[in-house]
Amino acid sequence: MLLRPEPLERDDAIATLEAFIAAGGYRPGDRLPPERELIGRLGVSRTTLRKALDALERDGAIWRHVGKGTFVAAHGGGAGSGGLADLSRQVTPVQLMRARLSLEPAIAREAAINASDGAVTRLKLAQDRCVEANSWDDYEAQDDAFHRAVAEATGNILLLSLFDHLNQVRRAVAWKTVIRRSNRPPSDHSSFAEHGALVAAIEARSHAAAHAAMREHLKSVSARLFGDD
Amino acid sequence: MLLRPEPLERDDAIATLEAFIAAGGYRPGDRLPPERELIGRLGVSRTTLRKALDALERDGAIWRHVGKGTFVAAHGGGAGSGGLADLSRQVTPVQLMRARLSLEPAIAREAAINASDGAVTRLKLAQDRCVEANSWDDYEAQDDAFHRAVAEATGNILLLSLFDHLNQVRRAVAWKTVIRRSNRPPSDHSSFAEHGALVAAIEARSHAAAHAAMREHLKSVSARLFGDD
DNA sequence: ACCGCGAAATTGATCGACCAATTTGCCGAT
DNA sequence: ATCGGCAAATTGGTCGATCAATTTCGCGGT
Repeated sequence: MLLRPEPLERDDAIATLEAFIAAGGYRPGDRLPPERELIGRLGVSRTTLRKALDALERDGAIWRHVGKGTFVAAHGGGAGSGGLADLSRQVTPVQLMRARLSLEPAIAREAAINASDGAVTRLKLAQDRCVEANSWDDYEAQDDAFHRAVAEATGNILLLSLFDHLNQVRRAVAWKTVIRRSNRPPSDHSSFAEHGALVAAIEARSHAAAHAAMREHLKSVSARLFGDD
Repeated sequence: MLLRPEPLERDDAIATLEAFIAAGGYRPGDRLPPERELIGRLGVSRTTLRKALDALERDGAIWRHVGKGTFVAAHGGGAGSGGLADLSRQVTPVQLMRARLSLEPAIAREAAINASDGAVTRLKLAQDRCVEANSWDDYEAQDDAFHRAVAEATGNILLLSLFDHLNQVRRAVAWKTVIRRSNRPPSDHSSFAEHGALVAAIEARSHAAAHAAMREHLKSVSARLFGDD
């Protein structure tokens, strides 16, 4: 009589595949055996193998291309890469601000180069809503929207995606240290003028000015958070 | 903020299913028809339908359980999540290069400021491996590792995470248009000198030079990909 | 009325097969 | 020697089928 072999669980197949890569001494960039050969070596069907490969590709541990094969990604078997929760625990406020200072001025420059008229209009709208905010919480939400509008104005969804990645970490990092003496931003809040300078630079399509304006704005924010520097 | 996937044939099933839910007037908490009934109504196989259901479940749009059925989740749209797969379909090579030019020079500057001695050593090692590559595939993997080593040298895991995010999209997008006249990079390949200049700038802790070196390197890569610009 | 059990319903997982899309490399013609 | 084209290799996607795991529900007995 024919006994069906115990089918490997899907997670088991992923673990088996990872073990195979590790035990096989595959280094980053190396090519894995074809799928139809792996199914023989690992003892699973192609459907199961491909599910495991899909999972590993989502994690960035491997990459594939039709006609070429399956390859081990540059950075290794990769325990938990990209976990957003991990990041927010490990990133310090200083690191976060340095990352913002690295990315956002460059985004502002791209916005100045590529912004459509409609994007500039939306930018002004977001700026107005910042001024009209009637509580610190509301102001933070509107300020968030303003910065995202700048990223949207680049017309580059990859840059927008990078900004969102950064922004999600920013929201998750605990701030605690902000001292607010009034219950809403004063009308001479320096950010208002800085936002205005940034919008003006983008509208004038002056990429250097936009870069500088965003940099100054973030340095101002940094100074408020950490004290003078 | 809805990233809609290009209606490639497989995502067609997802779109069809979403349309069915919307058109059927299903409200949050309602139960969808069984899979074997849906395949008849939507005209797809159960494998394809289940792939679509998997995607919707990952997005949080539906909820399933063995023996009970499939239900519409509480918060309908399932906004956001910014899937990586969607990105690689929508980002053009030009957008990708502009994003690299926005982020990577800033990373190089941070690396020059913050790199430890050990990081510089690892950087030189990665550079050597680029020169020693004996095939274009190997060179690409080593070049990938070199650029990541620069991001690691910043000592800022948030910047590293941003780089990885960008890099994963790069691997999925950049697979065309490259013409190679030899089977391995020639020894006077311009990237070698550019990598050297970058490493020297970082080792000298010269942030302006590192920024410029990375920018020049990427512009050189861009020129090779797209022709002179 | 209550309880228990088993059949039916339903999703979960896997399998093998087929065809499509893409890359690679060989082989023949010029 | 060079170029073109075609066949092989390889991953991508879909299909129908089978079995497993879980829940629901009706039906019969007490």
